[in-house]
Amino acid sequence: MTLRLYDTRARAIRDFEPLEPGKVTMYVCGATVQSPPHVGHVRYAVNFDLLRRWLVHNGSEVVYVRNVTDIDDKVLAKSAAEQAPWWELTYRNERAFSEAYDLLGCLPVTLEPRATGHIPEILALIQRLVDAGHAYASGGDVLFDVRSFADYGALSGQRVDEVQPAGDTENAAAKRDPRDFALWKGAKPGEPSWDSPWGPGRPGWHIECSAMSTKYLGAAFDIHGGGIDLVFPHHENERAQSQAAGDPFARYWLHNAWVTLAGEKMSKSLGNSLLVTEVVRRGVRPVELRFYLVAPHYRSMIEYSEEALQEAAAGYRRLESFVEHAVEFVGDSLGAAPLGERPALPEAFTAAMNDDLGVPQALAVVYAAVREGNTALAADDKATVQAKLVEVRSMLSVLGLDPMDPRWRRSGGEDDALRRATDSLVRALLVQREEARARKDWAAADAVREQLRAAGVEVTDTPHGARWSVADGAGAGGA
RNA sequence: GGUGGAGUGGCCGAGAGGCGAGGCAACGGCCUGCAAAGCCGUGUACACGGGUUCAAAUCCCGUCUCCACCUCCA
Repeated sequence: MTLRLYDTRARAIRDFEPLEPGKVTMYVCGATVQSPPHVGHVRYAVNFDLLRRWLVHNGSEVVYVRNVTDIDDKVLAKSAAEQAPWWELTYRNERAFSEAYDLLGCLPVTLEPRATGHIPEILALIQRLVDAGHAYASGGDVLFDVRSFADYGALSGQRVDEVQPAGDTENAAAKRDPRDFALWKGAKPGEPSWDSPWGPGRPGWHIECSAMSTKYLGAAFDIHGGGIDLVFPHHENERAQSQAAGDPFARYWLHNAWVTLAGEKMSKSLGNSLLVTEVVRRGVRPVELRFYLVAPHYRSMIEYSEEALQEAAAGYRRLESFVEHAVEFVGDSLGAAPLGERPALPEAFTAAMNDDLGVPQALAVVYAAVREGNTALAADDKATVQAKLVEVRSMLSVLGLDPMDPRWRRSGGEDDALRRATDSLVRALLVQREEARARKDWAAADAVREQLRAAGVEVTDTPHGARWSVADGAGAGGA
């Protein structure tokens, strides 16, 4: 069974066949680093991380390039407002994005090229377009001639005549067609600029992606991704530039839906409450946030709410607690086997994932396995627990959600000495409680439990004796 | 005006002609000293009005509502 993906260009789900079998080249439009990331900003990173993991799981080598747009009008405006150099602003925010990606378990990409590091490539591409008659210099800018490219609008389904005029340059009068857009923007006084055959200036928004994607992935590459909002104009224009210059360009176009807030898109002006760092500070664990963003289908809009986030977190904890209990019972059998060397996944899970990354159905398979595992756990059926544990962890691992991943582990790991000391103290109290229970002195037994609870330690009885854990919430905040 | 979506049980969220995805919450039961967890059970949901069909949440027609994009956007 092969992977099928929804291709925006085709407006249909297509069988995915990379140009070169066993190798997938993927370019995703990353952030314009003008502010730190909010929950909406990171959805695309989580979604494409998922795609990448799935491709790798299926044995492909993945070359994943994600750009950083570090120069544009907004960057310059913010830089002026903050009275900070544009390069300080962009690098600061770039770091914030990187930290957020990492926090949410997005594996490092192959390369993150920056627009300002690729001026020569950009100028070369513009030159090709000018030479080919698809671009013209006018009033300090270089503009793409929309009318010269017959297929313009094919990606987004727009007809040129219906498209509203581009507003990305002040010298509209110099345009052959109001829809022509800037490849190169002539410098205005005080703006950072680079020399070019058409005078000093800076790249237009779209040209960097055309230049950088083909530089690293080749004139033709497999997947081009980004948020749904980028379909028009950004990706339409990228495609026009590259194909007009003679590059076959992207073969599959993938777009993820937005995270909205009360029906409104989460704009950058909404303030700080939904910054990734803020949500985590409020006590949502990063893995729970990842689960929240991964669980709905990537092309479905997520309407953000605290309640929905808490529900998702509760759902994740159910998976996690099975895994923890099972590991206590049968041991950590999966070990640290890398992706790809994991046992075969249940067929229904694979089928769901292959169907345009059907995570919701895939999770239903996970929950079914957890239920069977819990039943086996209650029956002391070691073999079944073992089997289900491996299944569940394998599936969650592909989704980047394995509770035993050191990145996500609730207990153990980070401070073993401290944990051993705590464990020793808690166990001493639990022995007292056991003694009280043995003589049916429930008041004394409950007093011990209450004492531990007051210290943030939750005690639960199991057929194999009491177990303890640090209560949810304790130790999650801070930062 | 153009383009693309959406409306599913208390909530979240899949599905896309027949067989009640799944999760969260709730209620009942089992288990348990109690609690927690777990397991079992309980919901006859598909915006509205027509139509096609043996059969419609799913297809067709109409209506209503909502959202996104149309040069700041992930």
